Amino acid sequence: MATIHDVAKRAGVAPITVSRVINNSGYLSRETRQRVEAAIAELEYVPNRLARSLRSKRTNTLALVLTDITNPFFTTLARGVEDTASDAGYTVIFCNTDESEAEERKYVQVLLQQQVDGILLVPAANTGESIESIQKQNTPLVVLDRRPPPAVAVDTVRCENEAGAYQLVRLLLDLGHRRIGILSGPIGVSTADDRLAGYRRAMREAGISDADQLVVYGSFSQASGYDLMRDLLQTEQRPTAVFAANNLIGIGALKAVQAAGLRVPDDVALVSFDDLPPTLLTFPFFTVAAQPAYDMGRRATELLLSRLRGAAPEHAREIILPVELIVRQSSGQPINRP
Amino acid sequence: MATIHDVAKRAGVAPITVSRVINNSGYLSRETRQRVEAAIAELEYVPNRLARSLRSKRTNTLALVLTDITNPFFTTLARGVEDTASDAGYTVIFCNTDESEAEERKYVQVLLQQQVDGILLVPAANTGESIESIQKQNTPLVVLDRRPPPAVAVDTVRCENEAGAYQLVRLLLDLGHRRIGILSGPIGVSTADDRLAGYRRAMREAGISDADQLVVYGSFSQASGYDLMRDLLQTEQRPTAVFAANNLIGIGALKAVQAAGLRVPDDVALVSFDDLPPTLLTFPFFTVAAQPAYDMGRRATELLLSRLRGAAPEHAREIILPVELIVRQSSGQPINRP
DNA sequence: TTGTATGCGTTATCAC
DNA sequence: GTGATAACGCATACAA
Repeated sequence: MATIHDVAKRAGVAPITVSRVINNSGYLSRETRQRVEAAIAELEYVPNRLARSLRSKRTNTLALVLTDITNPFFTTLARGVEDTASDAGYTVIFCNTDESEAEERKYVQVLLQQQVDGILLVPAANTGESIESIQKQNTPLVVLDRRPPPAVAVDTVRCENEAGAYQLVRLLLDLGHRRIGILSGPIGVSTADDRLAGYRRAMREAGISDADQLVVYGSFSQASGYDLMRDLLQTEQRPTAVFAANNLIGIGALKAVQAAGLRVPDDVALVSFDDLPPTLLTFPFFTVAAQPAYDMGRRATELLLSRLRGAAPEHAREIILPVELIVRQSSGQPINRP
Repeated sequence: MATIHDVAKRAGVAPITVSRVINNSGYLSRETRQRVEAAIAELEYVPNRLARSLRSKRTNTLALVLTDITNPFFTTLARGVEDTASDAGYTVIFCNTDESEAEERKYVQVLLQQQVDGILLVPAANTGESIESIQKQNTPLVVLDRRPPPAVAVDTVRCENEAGAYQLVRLLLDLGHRRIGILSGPIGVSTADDRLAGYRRAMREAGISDADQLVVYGSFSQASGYDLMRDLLQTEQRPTAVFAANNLIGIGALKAVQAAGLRVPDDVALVSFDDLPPTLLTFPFFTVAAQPAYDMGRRATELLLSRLRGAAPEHAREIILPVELIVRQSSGQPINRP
């Protein structure tokens, strides 16, 4: 309720002097500082950040817009963003789009109105509308985890999705599997597309041309993984191995296998992209291609901060990180080819 | 970049008219409105909410401060808050304190500076410092999930923790257990204290007086549950049943049992407070006392909104919701008393 | 139905 | 070291 004026009056100084105490800027005599600090304490003064930001044109706030904060991959990524931003004195606002581009547009609009200093975006789709809005307002932006539309100039951090998928499928092939299915994510989302491409390349190189019968599409969720796997298990020649395009799909798939009275890996080998929720990780079971989620968040935030400081080059930068193949039990042992 | 002035000039009207179009307030001719809307579109005008809020003294923003957003109980509660607030036109800021009172104080300070219209608080500890700060700034407040310190007048929504714990332990007693342990939460956190009280009452009523040997304290985390259970299993006369004070402790405990080469419920019966993460829920296994998490968030937000509208009574209101006993497998069958 | 004057609480700029 | 002045972009109060 008290304003900077009230504090100034009480301390017998000008408002700007109070401002200097709060922000630790400019020169101040020790005595003045103490008088002001006493007045602040007595009045229980709380600075108004709205006024501060309106005048200074900086909110010291970043936004992270992502598609599913309940996915542990994104939770970890968010922590990487938060830690890095926090060290640099920035607050982070988190927004969850549930893979909906409409939600994404709404959030981006609000964030721009809030005058956030920068945005980290995991795009829900690839129309690039949100990216365009952000760039039109000259708000610094980094695209995270997914490819932006072609010909869009923007800083990017993502992983080798194609190569990671290739390695996983390659592993299954080397174990002797030929009928390998893929539970893919949403068509048009670059991570899903790239992982599918990696699957296809591995299959093609292995001389397997009819693989497309075992390609099914869904969303990046546990429910989708369950449904897709259940259906795949009911096909005439069910696969001996399955690649889940992310961790949640993998968990759903595992449950579908169990619900069908089958076992992983004995009846069906199972591998997935992304490491698992901590609540499941104490059973080291899933063979995965793990993305360095925390590091992705950190690197992306560093790119953004460098732009905010004006320390970034004109051109868009692109960081593509490797994934790590972690072989556990769900991929099983070498099998005898039928 | 464009301001309300630019739009006004372009549309040939006064800034206030543009303001009226944006906020749908006051009377406007259809023609004027259209001219203004055209100008807004042409200039890609984005209203500045900082300026708007500074002037109007409302941010249309609520804050939810909680202790662990990765706990599915709080995730669900947060959704209840978000949905209810969103329907009323409010945005929600989420803050995670990790059970640290220092973090809580920092967040509360920032939120007050941001001029949020109201705060929903799950207090990390019970010193009441944050509550005091918030009330001093006359910011509407609802305390969620946990009891505020005695003699603090504040709206509250929480559950029947004591009664829920009593029922769970009662269930174990009725199944024939006598050596029942409790993996409790942090001392001083009201939910932990109340659940422990429920345990003690049930044991006392059953004429078991030496139960305190089987009371161990930790934090509301999976790691803590694991450690506590591991230690408890190594005691001389290990318990035949255990009550975990929340879901994460329960999961950790289950893993400790398995790691010790034992089984639930055959070797140790296990029950816990709070329902489980969706990723685990498809195995309906845990016997729990489930809190209506979504509803708690909804009810708390309704209390807060009523205060914001000035439609609330002077006195503090208290809503205490029942918990639901869900009996699944982990509590096991009746046993023969040794 | 539309406009003028003013101020929200703070900081940038320049002056002393 | 400290202060006076103006301005950030918008909405309230009142007027026309």
